[in-house]
Amino acid sequence: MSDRPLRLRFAPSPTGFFHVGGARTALYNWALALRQGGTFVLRIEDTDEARNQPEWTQGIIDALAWIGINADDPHFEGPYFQSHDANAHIAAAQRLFEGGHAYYCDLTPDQIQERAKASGKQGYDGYSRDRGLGPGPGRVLRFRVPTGTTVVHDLVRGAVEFDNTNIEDFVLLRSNGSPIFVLANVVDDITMRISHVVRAEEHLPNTPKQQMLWEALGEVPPVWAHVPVLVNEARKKLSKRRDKVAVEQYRDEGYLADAMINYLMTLGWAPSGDSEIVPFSRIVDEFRLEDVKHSPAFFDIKKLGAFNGEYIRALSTEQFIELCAPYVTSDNVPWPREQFNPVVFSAMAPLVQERVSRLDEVASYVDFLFLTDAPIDEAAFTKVMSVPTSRPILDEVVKAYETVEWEHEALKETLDAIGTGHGLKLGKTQAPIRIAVSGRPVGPPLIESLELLGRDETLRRLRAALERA
RNA sequence: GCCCCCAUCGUCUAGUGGCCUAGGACACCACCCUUUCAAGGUGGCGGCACGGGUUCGAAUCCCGUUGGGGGUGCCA
Repeated sequence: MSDRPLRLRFAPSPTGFFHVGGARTALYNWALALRQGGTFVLRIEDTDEARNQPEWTQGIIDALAWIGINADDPHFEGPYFQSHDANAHIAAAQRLFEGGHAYYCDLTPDQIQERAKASGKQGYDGYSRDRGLGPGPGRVLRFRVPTGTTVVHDLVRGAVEFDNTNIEDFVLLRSNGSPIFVLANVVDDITMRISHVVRAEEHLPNTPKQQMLWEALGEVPPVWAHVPVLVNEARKKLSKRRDKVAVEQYRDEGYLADAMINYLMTLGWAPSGDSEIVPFSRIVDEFRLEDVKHSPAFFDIKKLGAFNGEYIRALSTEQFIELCAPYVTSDNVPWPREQFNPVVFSAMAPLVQERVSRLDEVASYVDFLFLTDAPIDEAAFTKVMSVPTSRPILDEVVKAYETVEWEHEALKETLDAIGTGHGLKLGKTQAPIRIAVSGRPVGPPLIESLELLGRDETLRRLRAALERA
């Protein structure tokens, strides 16, 4: 095993968004680098598509920064890109050929398939192993897989043994001379003196190939760690098509980075003690790859939401208000921008804070305060108004609120007294008022809302409801 | 087809041969609190896939079965 200084490489491929599974793997790497004083090396895979869309790469960097992995941290190195200039990769292939670890083959894919069909065995059969071919047009360079077994020592799974007879002589250089990904990857890892490769479980079957390449190149392979994948409710690997997997989307919906980080870390691993909600510093202290579970974990958005709600409630009111800014002052907010009143919002904020589990829910709790004609939930309105006491209560409240002192206790007592007159508790009495004023059957506490709305506006809405009913 | 990995409440997990009558968290249910909804409090429901071993003793070790997942390109 490797005794190099700790250098963990993280190599996502840019696909236009940053996958939550990748985020968790990055966090694993990051926690280790932080505790052991190592380096997190970000090396982004370089594909044609990504090359034409530099914003994809930037998206990865931004998403990493959001979950606390900042490019200017001393433990961070990169971003690098898989060397574009393939010279080093080709040179390594050349060495492999000269050392007898690789050979050229002139079979076309069709010919290979025919031979496979004839023999009944899948894949390439090593036809050109001993034909002594040199490089030439139409020829690929293949790795000469040695006989025996390859044992991958995996920090998560222990020793995994592969019988080399099941690994075909794979291609290193295409017939056009360009290097294949595995080769490029290994050469880059060697060049960067990578000590640990922590990645998703799906890469485990390809690991023996990489390990053989390291060894054939005269190098000591890195420490491997294959962590379980994240799955959806159907127990399938999270995919962009079916599942909500973009870290960016969670960020935009108002999940807090700390909540996301914490939740992600509980997938496949758990901090000590009875609470799963722990600061990242604790995670850094406790996280070990050896403790990571072996089986896939379901990414449960409901549980993420519960974590997020806890993190939101743990915020100070000031922090909460600040974090809400993008959700109450942006262009796609449901009220006219000029009608937003930061003072009113601040007053309501603590009440909203303990009710939401995502920041993007905030607007729906306060919109009626900034909307002149708040939309009314028809079904709820009809239902509430069908209660015989609703109309009389509305009538009496309008009358009483015309003159009452506009202050919390007075508003509450007045309302309560009217309700009592109808044999109702405050909880029932407030229903018609609430729907009249906010358009909804549920929402933030009513009296507080009325205070903020003011006498004129409250009365106006109450009268409008009376007319409507 | 071949290869590899995996298997504790619905879900995420604790558990590394006796501390397990299997612990916690999310979800769910009930009750309490209550100005709706939340939040908070209390309690409840619910699990070691199956079959063989090994052992005085197995969720924990071994074998098998079943079930799931992943990998298998001149893709990255």
